[in-house]
Amino acid sequence: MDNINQPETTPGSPDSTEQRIFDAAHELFVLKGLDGAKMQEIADKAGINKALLHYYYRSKEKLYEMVAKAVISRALPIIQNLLESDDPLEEKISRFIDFYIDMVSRNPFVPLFVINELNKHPDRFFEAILPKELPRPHNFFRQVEEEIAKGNLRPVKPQHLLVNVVSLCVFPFVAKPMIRIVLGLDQQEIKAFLAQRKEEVKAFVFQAIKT
Amino acid sequence: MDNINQPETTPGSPDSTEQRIFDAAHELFVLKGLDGAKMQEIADKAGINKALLHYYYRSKEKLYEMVAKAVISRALPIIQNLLESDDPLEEKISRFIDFYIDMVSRNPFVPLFVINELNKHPDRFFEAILPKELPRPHNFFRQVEEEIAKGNLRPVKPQHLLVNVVSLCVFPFVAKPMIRIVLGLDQQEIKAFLAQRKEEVKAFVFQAIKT
DNA sequence: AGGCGGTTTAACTTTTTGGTTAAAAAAATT
DNA sequence: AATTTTTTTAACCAAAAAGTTAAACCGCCT
Repeated sequence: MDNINQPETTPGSPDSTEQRIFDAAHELFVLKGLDGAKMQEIADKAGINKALLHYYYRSKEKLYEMVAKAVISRALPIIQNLLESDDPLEEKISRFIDFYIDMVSRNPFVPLFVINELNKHPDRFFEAILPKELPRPHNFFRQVEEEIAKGNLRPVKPQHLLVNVVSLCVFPFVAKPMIRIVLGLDQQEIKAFLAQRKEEVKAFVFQAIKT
Repeated sequence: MDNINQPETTPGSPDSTEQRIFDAAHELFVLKGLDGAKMQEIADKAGINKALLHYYYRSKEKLYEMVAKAVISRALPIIQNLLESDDPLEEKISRFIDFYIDMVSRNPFVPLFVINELNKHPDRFFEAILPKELPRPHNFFRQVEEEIAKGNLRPVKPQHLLVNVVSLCVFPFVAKPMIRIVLGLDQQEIKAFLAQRKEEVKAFVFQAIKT
């Protein structure tokens, strides 16, 4: 095992069995959750025997835990950086929206996974999965308040602004099938619709907060 | 059985065994999903023997299907009414936000249930659960376009406006535990925070769409 | 070549879980 | 009161799923 300079959550060399198992588990757990994904299924997808799962990862729980950790610890630092950079506020919000929508449209099941995990097993989540270092939106909040003081921004509670932006970015991708039904869109149309979200969200947010 | 004037999805008299089973199943399925909820668990919560579940509802699938139908058919007509009423647009949006946030804060797990169901078992959902009549936001869209034509509204795509409003209403409740962590709020504070959402969303949306 | 550690497999065991059955208890009907 | 019907239970069954084991395999070292 030569994973000396890799985080424990991304095990083994790039195409090792260990890694293949992890990737298969990652895909299936994110897609179906802990109960929905079956060990046999994971083994099949990884192209190996079921016993190997237990050889490399002691139990289903353990494997799940590592996957969950990897998912979380991949997303958090980027968010942290975006929020705490020293870019001017408007640019920061714009970048944040771009990044978030890019991420969510590439991995539409990840936010759902995190939300489910957090709602349904909060105990495990806090104890085993969340890292000590959490995004601190402190700098972002300060910036918002400064701009308000300068009169460049309508007085909005910075916490609500952050929640609003994230809501507008994430929810439409999570609720994609529902939107398809209600708006009566086909595969192509919903894709086009979601592709417009970056510009739409930016326009909506900037209009909402400008003085 | 005297459920002559009740929908088939709400069976039996108010405190019958049948109803108690249904209520228990409702709670657990909404909370944990099809795979997560176990028949024994449902029986325990209903205070009866496991065999009774199969006596009243043939199988887990059937029971789940009825619960899902009940959840859906409770919410859809109200949304339909809100969207298609002839209230003036601003009032309609305001009512919509009030209702949606009320509903979601009373049943925070319902939207998550619907979203999961729709993402993970779309086939079953379309065939067995969704009613024929779906909310048609047609009237709402027309109103938006009229107001834009009259110059009362910034030109926004009505579909995006609808999605934005729903996102702002639903997402914060679904993502409540995540918000708690990131904003560092305790039980009381997050409750207060979410209670502000109605006014916050209205202010945000109206500012975003006004000319 | 022969042994050694890590890797992989097939076959097995145990636990969980959905579902069944036959009979007892309770309620309704006569 | 007797009987029929509905409700409820305990015990059981079969399938699925997690987890285990012992033996085979494979690359490497000397």
